[in-house]
Amino acid sequence: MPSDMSAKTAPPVQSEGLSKGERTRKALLDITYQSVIRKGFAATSIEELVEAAGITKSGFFYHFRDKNDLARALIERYSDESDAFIDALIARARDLSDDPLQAYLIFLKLFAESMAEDFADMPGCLVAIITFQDQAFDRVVSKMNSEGVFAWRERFMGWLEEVAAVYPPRVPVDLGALADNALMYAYGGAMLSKAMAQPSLVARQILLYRETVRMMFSPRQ
Amino acid sequence: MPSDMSAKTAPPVQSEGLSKGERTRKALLDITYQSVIRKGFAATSIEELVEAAGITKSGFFYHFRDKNDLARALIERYSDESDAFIDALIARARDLSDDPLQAYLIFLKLFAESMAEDFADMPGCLVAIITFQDQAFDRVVSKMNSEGVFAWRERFMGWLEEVAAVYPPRVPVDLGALADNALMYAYGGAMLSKAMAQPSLVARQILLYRETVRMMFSPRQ
DNA sequence: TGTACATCAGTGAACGCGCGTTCACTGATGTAC
DNA sequence: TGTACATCAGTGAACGCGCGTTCACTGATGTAC
Repeated sequence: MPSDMSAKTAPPVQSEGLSKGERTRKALLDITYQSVIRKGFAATSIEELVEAAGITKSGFFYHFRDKNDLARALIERYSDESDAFIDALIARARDLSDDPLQAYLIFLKLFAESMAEDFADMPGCLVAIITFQDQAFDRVVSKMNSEGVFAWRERFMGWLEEVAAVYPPRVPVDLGALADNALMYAYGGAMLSKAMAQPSLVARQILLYRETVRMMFSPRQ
Repeated sequence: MPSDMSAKTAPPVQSEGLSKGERTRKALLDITYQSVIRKGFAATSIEELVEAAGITKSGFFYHFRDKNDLARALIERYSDESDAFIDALIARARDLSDDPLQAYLIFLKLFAESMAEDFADMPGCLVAIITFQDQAFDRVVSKMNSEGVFAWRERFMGWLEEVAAVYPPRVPVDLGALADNALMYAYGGAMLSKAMAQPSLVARQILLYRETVRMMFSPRQ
């Protein structure tokens, strides 16, 4: 078994090869993210961002048209990154097994393993925030957010239908609820692990979901 | 089967019998709650609250010492109400069965049924918010919030230990994770049903949790 | 290789607005004698 | 029953501060000839 099998959390975007402006912009987004998941968007002031980034307020407006433009850029980068991260885990799992159920279980295991560290690195963390503050953002931002949720819901739903076709469940299974459930573990897990200050919590929760899926589809023994 | 068996959502606090000042204070808290779960605490201004309540800004400061005092009062009232609500469901479930597993399953069914309406009425909704904005509140408020989470975790844990004593699980079961899981369904469910604008989603999710618990403890058939 | 110009990545000062908070005051209601 | 006083539930005007935003300007770097 190759040692590169274990997946790591979303890699921090490297700043090598970036121009000065790109580095500053990236730093602003990083700082914004950390502040937003702790205080919320409205409570995050441009003033504190630029102070942390070591530039002046006017410098900020060279990079972003206004505060909502910052939110838009934040969500875009964040959702691109976490999509890529999950995509990689899925590809790896599919690669390790042709069987859709086995691949799904492998994916969940990889996902659980990659969640061991900081709640801030968890995909779904920002989505959770924005969901509860959507009135503080403009329409575009809110829409980007919910569309991301639905897109992932569809992907998991498709996968579960594949599983159900190969392993007809013993008892009637609510596939839609099971797909939503995957999202809930991602979003709810990030929240609970922050609330209880226990990063390891998410991993155990995802393994519980994995057990549920296994029990629902595994042939009677 | 008596018709009063079906539990309803947390009843709106009645304003009958309240003095003028108490009614105003209650109205302020109601309006604040609606705004906080939509925009967040920092984005909720005293100005908009008093406009909706039909008083002036100075009137607000007659009722609350400052904005953090409002937050404290909000959480206190909210957590008292939702504790009472869940307590009632638990009492009813225990009343309907002496068996801890059956009572737990009945409780989950009652809980699922009572969640059909508005995400704003879901217990856990405010907790989710505050968790992700704790830096926007003072220490007292943040602490009240996380203590509530841990208290509920203990209660569910105790109940599940009772269940496990009567029904030794077939396979090793992570009781701690199963207790955390109950919280995740409450908090995560509220979030997901808001994100996807589908209030009915929570009920289906809770029933899925119910199925998981049943499968884990039910004797082999 | 040097000069002219363009673009990049900002600076510094100023703006107006809204926010949370304070303070002196007030009409309505309740209570004591 | 009438008067004196206290408490309740606010009003109205003012405050200072911080916030998001604008605008004219600037030094450093890149590019053309």
